[in-house]
Amino acid sequence: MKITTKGRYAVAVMLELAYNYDKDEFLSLKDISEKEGISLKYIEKIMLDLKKQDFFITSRGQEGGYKLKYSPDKYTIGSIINSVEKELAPASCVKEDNSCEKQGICKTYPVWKDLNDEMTKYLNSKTLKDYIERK
Amino acid sequence: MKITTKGRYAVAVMLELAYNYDKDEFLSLKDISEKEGISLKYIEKIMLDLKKQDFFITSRGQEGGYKLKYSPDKYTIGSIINSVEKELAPASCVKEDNSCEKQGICKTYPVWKDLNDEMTKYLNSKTLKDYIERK
DNA sequence: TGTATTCCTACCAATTTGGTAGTAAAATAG
DNA sequence: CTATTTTACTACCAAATTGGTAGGAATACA
Repeated sequence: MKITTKGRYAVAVMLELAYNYDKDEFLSLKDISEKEGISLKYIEKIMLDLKKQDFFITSRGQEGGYKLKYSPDKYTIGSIINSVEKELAPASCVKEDNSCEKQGICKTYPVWKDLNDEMTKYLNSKTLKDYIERK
Repeated sequence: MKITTKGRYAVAVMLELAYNYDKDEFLSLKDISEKEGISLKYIEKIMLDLKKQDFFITSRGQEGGYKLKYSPDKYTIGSIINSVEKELAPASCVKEDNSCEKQGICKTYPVWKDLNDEMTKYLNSKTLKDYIERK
């Protein structure tokens, strides 16, 4: 029940990009890597997951890098963690139908359902904007 | 960010014991194993973790088994999951001091701190009683 | 005294995590 | 137009965690 380093790094990277949002320039992964002390190669891999979402504008080559496509308040913490981490749901039965043959009779289902609802609600209520302003 | 089967089984077992609380008998792991469709050996292992807490009264031999030591409202879902699963905290920096050299300057800290507070509050507010009554 | 049950230790395969390495493609500065 | 910088992509790998199984000792009771 831990956020893995992948999820943590993903949020860190997104925060860096959020800080840079109003500037008219790309931020390279190399810069982020140095600022955050995360290996460039690992960040690249994380971006691979994040890019599956409609999150960025990118440019290659010199002066290239990443930029947020939308303003920071459009990115929830939940959407970021969800992109790189397996499942937010504490148990698969909460999200997928028929993933468990004891559906309907399972006594623990309400426990996970409640927890999932609570966390989803919370994580989708917080955006990058909340955390760059608090700085 | 998933509850593992260990955590899920732990709650399932605790719920079975909670249902049995008012009866004046022990519930054997074999019975729980059959009811829940979990291997006996794996339940034994889970009980090893749970027993580190002051949760049960046990008896060996025939008619032996487990009984809750306290009434179901005394067991929070959080305390159960915490017993068998690594950490509830989404990042170690939230719980341990000095686990990260960027303490104080880390921009993502508030994200994990908030999330941890929220989940802890929630999971400690729910007890076994809440889920046996809802049945 | 036999049987049912907890208690305990050791082992193991599959999966996930947390990376690294190498290279191709594109964009731009000069 | 060329060298350099940067993203994009694929493949690989070691360590840790997960999700168990196996075997037996201790104990309590019918």
